[in-house]
This record gives sequence, structure tokens and C-alpha cells, in this order.
Amino acid sequence: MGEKISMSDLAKELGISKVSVSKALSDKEGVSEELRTKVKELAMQKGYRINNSARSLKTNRQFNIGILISEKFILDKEAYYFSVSGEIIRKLDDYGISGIMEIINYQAEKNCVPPRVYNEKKVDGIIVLGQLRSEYLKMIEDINLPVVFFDFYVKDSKTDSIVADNFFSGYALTNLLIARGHKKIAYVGSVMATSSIQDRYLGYYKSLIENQVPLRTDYVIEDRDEQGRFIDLQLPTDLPTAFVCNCDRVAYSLVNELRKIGKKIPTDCSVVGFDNSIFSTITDPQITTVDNNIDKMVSTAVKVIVKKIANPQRTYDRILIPGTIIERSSVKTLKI
Amino acid sequence: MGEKISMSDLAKELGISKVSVSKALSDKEGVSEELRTKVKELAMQKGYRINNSARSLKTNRQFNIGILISEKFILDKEAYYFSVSGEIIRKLDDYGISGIMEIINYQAEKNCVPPRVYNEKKVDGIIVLGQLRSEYLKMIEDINLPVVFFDFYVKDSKTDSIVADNFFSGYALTNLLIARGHKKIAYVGSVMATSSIQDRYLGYYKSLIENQVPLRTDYVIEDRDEQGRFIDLQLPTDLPTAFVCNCDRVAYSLVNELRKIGKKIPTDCSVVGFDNSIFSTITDPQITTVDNNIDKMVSTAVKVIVKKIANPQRTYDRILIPGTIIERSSVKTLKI
DNA sequence: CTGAAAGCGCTTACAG
DNA sequence: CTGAAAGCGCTTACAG
Repeated sequence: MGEKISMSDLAKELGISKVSVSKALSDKEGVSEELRTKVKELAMQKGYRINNSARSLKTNRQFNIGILISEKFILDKEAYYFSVSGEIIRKLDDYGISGIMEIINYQAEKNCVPPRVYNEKKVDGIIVLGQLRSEYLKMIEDINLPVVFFDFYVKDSKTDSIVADNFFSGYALTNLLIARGHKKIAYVGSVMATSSIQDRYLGYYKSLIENQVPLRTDYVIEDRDEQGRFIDLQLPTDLPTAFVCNCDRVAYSLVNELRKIGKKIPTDCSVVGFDNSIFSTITDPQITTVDNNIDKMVSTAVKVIVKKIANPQRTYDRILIPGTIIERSSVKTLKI
Repeated sequence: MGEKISMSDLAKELGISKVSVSKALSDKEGVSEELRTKVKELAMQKGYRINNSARSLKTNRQFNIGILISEKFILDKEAYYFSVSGEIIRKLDDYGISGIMEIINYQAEKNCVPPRVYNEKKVDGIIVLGQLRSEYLKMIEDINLPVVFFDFYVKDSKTDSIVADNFFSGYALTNLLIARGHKKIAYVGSVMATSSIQDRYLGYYKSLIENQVPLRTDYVIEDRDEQGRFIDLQLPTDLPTAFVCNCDRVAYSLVNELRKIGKKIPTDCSVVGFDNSIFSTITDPQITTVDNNIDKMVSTAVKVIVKKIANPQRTYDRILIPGTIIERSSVKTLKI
């Protein structure tokens, strides 16, 4: 297994030209089906492997896609974007494409250093997993490569993005609390940190407006600092009966905080989150949350990047993927 | 940014040959330092990017490494090997190498289908993350590419592997329980499933022998089936006072099982695990476990594969990375 | 349907 | 130190 064998070698052995071998193997027209079969059989038998570099040099196609993740999103070993990138890689495989993951560290992000996959022309396109600094994103957009943003979008940008329908999910989730009789509802999340947090918040606010519940500033609770690192939660003195947390991880922290001050879930406080991540099931009781339909998001993102590589002009704008509320046992129905 | 610009273009602009440009940019000797600086400056200014395909075609070096993961290890969104591959990718970057992760699905593993990264000559070497079927591994070993096994090893194989010192850690962890007065100690894990589970078990057994505690067959509890999927745990009727679980995930399940039958941790039963994963900290009380020093394992694996690419003959055998016991609150001291 | 020729953008001896 | 020449293994017009 594994001796060096080229198209020329196959051609020589069959007494034909390497042009025919190339056409046969890449399923291009210009060879008889009979010859094609013969070539493919010999290739198989000899263990021929195409040289991707040689192919790329001619075609300018790498059959690789770059997956960019900011270091700040993978501080946890269980980081959400790790599994997302796994799903992306799996999906890309259906198209004969490999995924090259690249982690953008603080320095590179701050100094807008282009990723290696771009610097060395290793990829045909880029999927950006999660929001990075706007200067960095601007640099990425200036690159003459198809780019898709995943799980966030940027104002005024013409880059296509695939996002969960955070606004609507936030709205639906808050509606659920209100339908259960809650009025004193807080939102936990730093509204300026990411577009997801912000849109979930605005959905929450929409629900309040529609139900004529006034927005209280002390009921919007910061959960992270400017670097995106989680901070201690400051609970309002007038305790809400329900909390909409911008993610399950924070819902988990909140539940622990509430426990510390002797509150029971959902008896004293109801808590809901987003993401349907492990953090929503390891608490007792398990937390009502929103599943973002990652599978759908991933397959859409992959479809879009593949199409953009084939046709770089085409744009898709912002594609919204609807979420699904997963009801569990962290919400109490208040008698009205 | 991003117009096509080649070494020839740079050469023309400077009135020199592309040979000199190549030497200057790749830090090879054969150009004056003065010229080298001039070339590098122009390259920077023009936004020159090397064409990795062209370089590869000549040098047979891809500056890519394949990271292979079996589908069966990434069933969870929080799968351990996702973060490991993230760490590997990060480390490879220090050497100017990109990591191409490839997920081996059941079919491919069963039918021993070589990975795309090999079929298309995209990588200079391969790191296999976690044990696959022996037939598949045999196929991988037959490939004429440097290979490193990560987190497992294969009997009689000459492939280098990086493994946690599971045997010793299992021994040390069981010693700890015995030092705390325990004698009725069970092991939870399917001993035939992976080399890690087996070696941890044997360390456990060594400790029993040394302390003259008889091994009880009803105290060795299966935790997964032949496909590696977790199964329900069958607790022995004569309940042990302590359990050595082959991983934190199973320790977590066990704690839940014990709770269901009304047992308190550590009052009624002590539980210890391996891996220092999220599952060891989300339980209450937190579980005493072994940290495998993943960082050390990863940096070693990367160092080894890089060296093997430079010198394919050299072998490193099995490299053991010692673990560290993390004591938490899941072990009770019995009065003796 | 088949293939000779050119060329993608580098690097590597080799000669000066 | 510098560069002309050859060649890595493909694919793409183009001609027959």
C-alpha cells in the first residue's frame, strides 16, 4: 500500500494518455464508458491516490474549508463550538471537502492577523464560528474568499450568515413564562456582548411590551465582561419570579446562586435558558430551554459555503433557523 | 487584499530571479541578508501569500496533519476528544502546521475505508484519537505515513503511542481508597472495551493484591456494550463501600443510580473517577478523580509526529504520561 | 472519443 | 551570492 503511483503510470500501463486517465477518474466527459471503467479498475487495484496539491495548482480548488474559532469561545473543555465544528466537518465530508479548524488567539484577533489557512492558500472558503472583534471580521471580509458567518451577524455587512432565530425564540420563551402567570421576569445576559444575547433580549422585551409588562432596568442582569468572560451575577434585591437566561450555562450558574440564598427552583423562582446544552440537563430540576436546531444550522451553513464557492457572486444574506422550545421542569405555574 | 501575486511577480518588480525570492522567503541560504530583507518587505507590502499547493507539489510536504476520530467517541456534544483535537490543532500551529480533523463513521471503520486526508494526499502524518477497530488500525499502519496513536496503544504494534499512565493511576487511586479504610471496592468499567479501561482496572487489581484484598467478580461492573455504547449499571447486591469508575462520566451515572436506591455520597458509598472532566464537578459532592495531563499528552504527541515527519525511521514506542490525583469530597474515611 | 502541449507556482540541484 | 533550467502531477483548451 502506498507506493507512489501517478496518472502517468496508470496511462502507461493501459497504453493510453494521462489525459484520458484524468478524465476517466474525475468523471468528466471525453472518454468512453468502457475505458473509464478500465481506468477506474486499475486505479483501484494499484491503490492510486490523487495528488490534491497537483490538482489544486491547476484548478485553484483546494477542497478544504477553513473553520475559524476565537480562542475566547473554547475556554471550556466542553465548548459548544467544538461540537459544532465536528458537525460541520462531518457535513463537509458529504461534499468531498475537508475542514481545517483554526483557533484565533487573542493576539491574532486583536492584531487582525489573517489565519494561516488564508495566508497559505489552503482553503476555498471560510466559516467563522461565533462573533469576533469587528476589526478582525472586517479583515476577513476583505479577503477574496467566500465567507459564511455562523451563529452571529454583523450590521451593514454583506457577508452571509446563518443564525438561530434568537429574537423569535426569546419572544416565545418569555411568552411561555407570561402564560404561566409570571410578571416579574428578569433577563440574564450582557446585551452588548454578542448579537445572540442582544436578539434574545429583544425578543424578551417584545413579549413584555405585548403583554404590557414594564421593562425594569434592575431586571437586566450582566453575565460577562467586555472580554466575554463570565462574571458573578448580581441579583436584584426585589427578586423576580422568573429568569430568562441567555444561555443554559448561565442558567446553571444562576440556579447555583439562587440555591445559595436559599431559593428553590421552580418553587421560588422559575428559570429558563437557551441552547439545550448539557448545562440544562445536569441541574435538578432540568431546565426548560430552546434547542437551536444546530443540525439544521450546520447543514445550511455548509450548503451555503459550497454554493458560494461554485458561484462567488451569489449572496444569501441572513438565514434564520427557527428554534424549538424544550419544556422541562424549571417553570412553575403561578395561580393568577 | 488578495490579488494573485506570485514569486515571479515579486522577482520582476525587484529585477531579480524567482529563485532568489524563494530562498529569501523560506529563509534558506543563498541570498544576501540585504536582498532577503528587501524581498520580505516587498512581499509583506504586496500581501504576497505562498501557494501551499505549489510548494507541496515540489517538496511533498503538505504542512497538514490528519486527526482521526471515531464517530463512536463523539456521540456526546461534550465529547472529550473534541477538546483534545482543539488542543492538538493549537499546538500544531506552533510548528506552522494545520490540523485536518476527520471523523471516521461506523461504515468506514468497519469496512476499513482509508480516510480522505490519506486518499487525497492532504497530510504529512496522522494522529489517531482514541482506539478504533483493530482491522482499521492495521489499515492505518500499512499506510506509508507517520502515525501516532493518542490515548491508546495496540499490542504488538510498532506504531508509537502517547498514553496516560492508566495502570499507575488506577493503582494510586485504589491505594487512596484503601488508605481511607475501604476494603469492599468495586471497579466500574468494561475491561475488554479499551486499553485505558483495562489498564486502569489492572492498576486497581494490583492495589488489591498488594493490600491482600481478594478480587470479587461481582465487584467488576460492566458499563458499555461491544459497540462502546453505555449500558445500565448492574449494582451488586452486597453493596461495596467504594467504587473506582473508569471515567467521570460513568462515575456521574453511578452517583445517580446510587441516589435512586437511597444511598448518599460519600456517607454510604465513596466514588472516584478518571479524567477530571466536567462530570466530576457537576455532581454534588464533586468527585475525586485523576487528571490525565492532557496538555502534556498533546504537546508530546505533536512533538513526536513532527519529529517522525522529519525522520520517519525513528520510533518512540509507548510514551507514558503520568496523571495527577485530584482529591475532592466523594471519598469518606472509614474508621478502621 | 482520444491525446500532444502548455502551464499552474513553486523548489532543487547545478553552473557561474 | 545569483539565476537558468528542469520538474513535481495534475487539468484544460485545442486539434485530430
